[in-house]
Amino acid sequence: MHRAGAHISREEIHAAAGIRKGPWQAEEDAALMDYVAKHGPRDWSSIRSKGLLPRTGKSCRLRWVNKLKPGLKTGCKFSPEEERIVIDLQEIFGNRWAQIATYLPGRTDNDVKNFWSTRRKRLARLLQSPLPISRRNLAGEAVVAASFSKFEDTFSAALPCNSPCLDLIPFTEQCSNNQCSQEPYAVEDSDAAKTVSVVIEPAINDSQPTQPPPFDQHLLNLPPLPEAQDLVLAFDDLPLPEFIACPDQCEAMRLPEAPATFFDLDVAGHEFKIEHPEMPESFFDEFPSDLFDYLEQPVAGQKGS
DNA sequence: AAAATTAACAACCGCCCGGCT
DNA sequence: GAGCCGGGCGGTTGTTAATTT
Repeated sequence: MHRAGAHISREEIHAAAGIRKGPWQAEEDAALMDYVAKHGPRDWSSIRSKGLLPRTGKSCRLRWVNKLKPGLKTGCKFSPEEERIVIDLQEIFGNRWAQIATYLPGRTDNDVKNFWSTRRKRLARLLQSPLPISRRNLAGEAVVAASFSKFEDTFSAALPCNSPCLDLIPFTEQCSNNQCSQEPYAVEDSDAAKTVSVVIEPAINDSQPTQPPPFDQHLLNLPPLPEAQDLVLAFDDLPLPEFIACPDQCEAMRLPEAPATFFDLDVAGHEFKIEHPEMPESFFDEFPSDLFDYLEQPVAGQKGS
């Protein structure tokens, strides 16, 4: 038994009340369907009080609304059209998922919410990868590489590459030679604009001719896709800041300051206005959905092709 | 083939609102 | 008007399936 004043968890309360939680069984679904057929989708709490199911009214309602209600599109992904609607309406309504769901027959607020959440995570992962977008010339030399990092407060600018092989190092890693007394990846706040430092290292293996990594080849071989291609090409127009050497004479160099305005372009009639520090939200809102597929496209000649 | 990672889905929780007493 | 209760909603977490390494 519980001591006086001891904490009693919700689980214990539910268990004591005989309330079931977790995944629904087929029999429970059947009982719920039977109840709704007889009484309609209302008075959810009476389902338990009448002893029909050991579930809370909330749980019953949620199960009905999200899984059992007729006409739901269960088991099929959002179509491009549905994705577009969600993106457009999210801009209008914000995170009012129930309202957005009313524009999508067969979709619930939970569906929309899950779709948006997954999309956010996916985009965040994409933007945090050290080399989401890079370009090389036909000789395989890196000509422009652009990388977003933790866009909450940082991003890197386009990098002029005068070496056949330059690697961008993720901000989270340490200076590889461990001789740099300063934090080479430090991100500093300033009133005017965020200051971002990027470390560039020479190629690890200078004796070997550098082969373009598969990722770059896949960018070069991409089929026409206006939105994504225009976005990639936009990196060409970025200002290229001066590099400064590490004061500790290590081989790292710094890219001292990022431009205040990163994007301002029109892509296939879709206006991009991505400005730091407002970049995160606007980028999420405007990020073309098909750009995911573009950037994550399987590399030709690799596994599976 | 196994392990790790990611995406998609399901369900719960806390908060809020409106109706009822 | 205050308190209670049911229902709705958004946020979050847990689970499972699919994919990648």
